[in-house]
Order: sequence, then structure tokens, then C-alpha cells
Amino acid sequence: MAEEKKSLNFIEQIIEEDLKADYKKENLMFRFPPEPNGYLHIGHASSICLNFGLGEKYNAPVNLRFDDTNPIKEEREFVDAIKRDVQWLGYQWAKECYASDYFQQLYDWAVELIKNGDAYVDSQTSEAIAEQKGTPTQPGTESPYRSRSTEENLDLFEQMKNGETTEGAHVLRAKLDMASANMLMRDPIMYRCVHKPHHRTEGEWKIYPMYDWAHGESDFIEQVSHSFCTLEFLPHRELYNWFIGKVSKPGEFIPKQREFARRNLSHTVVSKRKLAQLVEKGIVESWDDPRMPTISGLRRRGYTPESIKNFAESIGVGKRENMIDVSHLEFCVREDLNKKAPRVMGVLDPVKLVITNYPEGEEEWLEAENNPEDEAAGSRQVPFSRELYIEREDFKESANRKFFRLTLNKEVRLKNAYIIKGEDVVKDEEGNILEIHCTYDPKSKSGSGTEESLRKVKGTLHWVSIKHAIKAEVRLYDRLFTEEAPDGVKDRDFIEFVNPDSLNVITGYVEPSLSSAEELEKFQFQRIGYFCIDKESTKDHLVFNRTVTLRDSWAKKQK
RNA sequence: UGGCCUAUGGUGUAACUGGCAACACGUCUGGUUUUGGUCCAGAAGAGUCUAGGUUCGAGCCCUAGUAGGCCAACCA
Repeated sequence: MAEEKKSLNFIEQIIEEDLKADYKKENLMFRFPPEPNGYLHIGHASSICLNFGLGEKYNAPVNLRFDDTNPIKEEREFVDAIKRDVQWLGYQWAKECYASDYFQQLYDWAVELIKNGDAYVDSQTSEAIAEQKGTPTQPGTESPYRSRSTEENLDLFEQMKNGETTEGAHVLRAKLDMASANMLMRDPIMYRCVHKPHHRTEGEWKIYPMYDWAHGESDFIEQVSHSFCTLEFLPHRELYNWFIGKVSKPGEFIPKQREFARRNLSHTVVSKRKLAQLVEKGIVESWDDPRMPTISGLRRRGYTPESIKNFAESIGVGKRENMIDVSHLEFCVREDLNKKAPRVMGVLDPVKLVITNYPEGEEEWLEAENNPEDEAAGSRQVPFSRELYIEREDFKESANRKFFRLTLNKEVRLKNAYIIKGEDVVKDEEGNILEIHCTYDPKSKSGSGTEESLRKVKGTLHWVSIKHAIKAEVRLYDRLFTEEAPDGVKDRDFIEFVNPDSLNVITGYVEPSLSSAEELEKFQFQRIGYFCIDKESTKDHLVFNRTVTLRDSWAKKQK
């Protein structure tokens, strides 16, 4: 009832104002328009959540439209990956569209523009055209081909279309204003000749429309109401409106472009080009390497769709430059995984612990709660025996009272098991600890309710029975870059800031209940962090990816 | 020697049509706890880029600065 009124972001405000003015609810329609030339990353995820979130909020359709106007860079593989990522996030598009579906319409409209004197074929080199463009502070000069006759333009354009001219010989340009303060209005190129088959239209077209000519027209064809894009497209808006003005008739519904700031994530790069470099140079293994900020990388790392959606929602959307700290993304996964991930025990840096008063050869199965945050998660049995592995850093021969873990002559609880007391250590000649000997209190069994079991001990350790433990490969990931903004350091290439310790592969020991875990299954290794099963994992060789560590206020104090 | 966009705690966002700056993350305390996790309670931290102006009153409006970003691909 007493709902807290959530304030609207500026995008929602725009929609609300339009609704108050002359827009009808049925007019609302959004779109997510990726170019299929790479994999989607966390920045796209924000955009997907924005557009599809709007669709859910206003119960409006959202199209998935591939901006496939450049056959040189685009591939079918990327189309499939993009669809998979959007669906994985939990969104369903109304229509699957392609700019390439509109090539004929676009061509017909271009012919109209030529006939109306709004476009002409320029036959200069790209260098000459660039030179005539002027600079932001100086007006450009008009092309000598600007006043070709309509017939000649039509004829040339036809030849371009048929592939009768060589690539680079001609382009179609809109006839606007070479002196405009907006560089994009200085006779922008609408079509170029590219004699390369397109992944959908194959060899059908020899000319391909440029972004500005295709994008707004696609929005118009689909009757998108609000076309949201990033801020760098703001200067394009004038052109966007001009082109739509040329192809629409009075009274027709016109889409509206509005811009928001792209969201930057610290300690990574969010640019398809740079991500592609990381893959090409072999710095990461693939686009879905768990260190990549791609949606597929995050998925493989163990992120959930919910955590990513919450992240996008919580950082909001604005128009200023921003640098969101990865710790916020990490908070979002922990928050979600804390509720969902079953707890298990795994020892990553093992040291042998022998319970000297525990009968040799004996074993028992103890009950362990699967998730204290979720009663419905139930419990499981874990094997206990005389020889265990515990974490090396959980033992010190002697320590101050701030150290809640195992020391000689001090009691500590073994999670889900017994209270033990450190008695002795066995070392090699170099002083390295080989074994820790302890005794246990048989009456202190977890959950037994005995007086002894209720005793308060300060520390609790996770452990694994050596005899029953399963060896597993564990991939410990850390941030990919040491620098907060690797691509923002003057005169330095972002590659220089790659974190040499972004991946550390170790062998750990996990409890036997994990033997049947499947790809993408997520767990919390108690006291350590969240892990998920990698796609390379097999029954005989388990592979875990560390999604994120648990918060660790002890480690923080150590510093 | 241009045009456009932006400017609120460390970070990201709020503040309905002007009414003494809120939320989340992070940080720090303390409590609970068979995870040094979670959870709970609390604290510190900005006076809203600067200078003027309008107003009883300005983070919100106006003017001028300053700082950062974007714009000169046959990329999107």
C-alpha cells in the first residue's frame, strides 16, 4: 500500500512527458540495435536492461534489430551470440529485425532523394572528400560533383547498385550544408560501394547504406517511438531528424532519438574493438573468457542474469561521464548468490590435519545445511574421518587472540563436525608444516544438542576428509587490469595494464557431493567465495571458476 | 579558433512545478552468528565547479567563467 515512490530517471521522464502530451500508450515501442560485429558486453547489458526494462514497465514491444549495414565486419556467429545473450538475460524481443531487411526500401527512398535534389553521386576519392569536409572550426567546401544532373546521378547510382563501378569510385551523398557547424551535416555519405557478400543478403547488394541513413529509417519503418542511444550520437540527431523528415509524410508517427551516457566499469575496458584485441593477442582465451566483461564471459564466470539486471538498475542512467567501480558489480553477484548458492566445503590450499584420538579406519557422515539463507534448500551428508585437509592459512602455531583459527592448545570448531584442539605439528627439516595433530571432543558433534556441542568457540573452519575428497581444478580470477581506467592513461596503451595475476590455476579438494555438479552450477565454498562449474569441467576432472570472493573483513584488517 | 553535452560525499544516482541535500555501494564502530559470510544497529563523509544575479528563499532559474567529454571513418 504505502509504496515508496521511486523517482524516474531522465529517460522515463521523457516518456512520461510524451505520454502527457500527444503520445498514446500504444505508440510506445523500443528497440535494442546491436551491430553483429562482436560480442555483447556489460555496457550493452545496461542498454538491454534499459530498453527491455522500459518495454516491461510500459508493456510495450521491444525489437531486437541488427544494424547489419557493414558486411566487412559483421558475421552470423555474432548474431547468434547476441541472441543467446539477450535471451539469457531473460528478455524476449517482439520482432527480430535486420537493417538488411530494409535495403530495398532504403534504396527506393534514396532514389527519391536524388530525384528531389537532396542527394548526389560524388566521384572523388575518400581523401578528397575528407579534405573538403573542413574542420570543426572551418567550413567545408562543396564537391565539384555536387550539381550533377538528376539523370546522371540516377544513372551512376544505378551502376553503383549493379556493381558496375569499382569500390571507392563513387558514393552517394546527401546534399545538405558544407558550412554547417555540425560536421555530420556536411553532405554526409549515404551509400558506399562494397563488393563483399553480406551474411544475410549475400551477393544481392553491391552498395551498403551508412549508419545515419539506415538507422533512423529503420526506426521509422518499425515505428519505434523512442530510439535510445549513447551520448556520442547526440550530434547525429540533427541528421537523424533530417533524413526521417525526407522519407516520412506529414502526420506520420516519427521516432525520437534521445541519448544517455555509456556506463564505464572500472578495471576493465568496455569497447568491442579493445575486447577483440584482447582475444586476438591471446591475452584472454576467448570472448567468453571468464575475465572478459562480455555477457558470455560474466555468465561463464558465474554471474546470474538477476545480478546483472540489478546492477544495471542500481547504477541508473544519466548524461554525465561516469566510472562505476567493479566492487558494485561484485556486490550485486554476492547479493544474489548469497540467496541462491548452496554451501559446500572445499579446501584450496590444503594442509593435513590428523585427529589423533579419532579411531583409525572409522568414518561417519555428518549432516550439513545447504543454505542458511534458504530453509527449503535442505541438507546433505558430508563424510568425516581421522585425516582431513584444512586451509593452510587457518593454522598458526601461536597467534594473538585476534586470530580466531586453529593454534596449538586452542579450541576451534570444524564446521558441521566437532570441536578440536591443536596439539602438535610435524615439520620437515626446513620447518615446513607437514601435519597438524589435534584431538577432538567426541561429545561436541554439531547439532547433537549436548552441553559440549553448545560450547562457544570463537572460530569455525571448513575442511574436507582426505579419503573422500575430490581433486578439482580451481581457476582463481582477479580483475583483468591493474589500472582503474586502463584506456584512459595518456600515451600508454591499455594492454600495458593487463593484470599478470588475473588468472591463477590451482588444485583444490572438494567434498564428494560435488562429483555430479554440472556446467554453470553455482556454489559457495564456505568462508572462501562463490564458484561455478566451468564448461570445460568433466566428471573425471572438475573445473571451478571463482566468481567472486566472499567479503573478508579479516583480510582487510590484516593490511 | 567553432558547435553541442555535462558538472551534487570516494563511486553511482535522488531531491515532485525553487522550501535548509536523500538512497545504494564503499569506509569505520558495535551486536548476532557453527561461514571473520549473511543479518541488525550506528557513525564518519558533500553544503551541490567558481563568481555574480533574480527571489523572502536556488543544487534546481539567468549571466559569465572554469573543468571534463563529444564532433573532421566510404565504422556503428
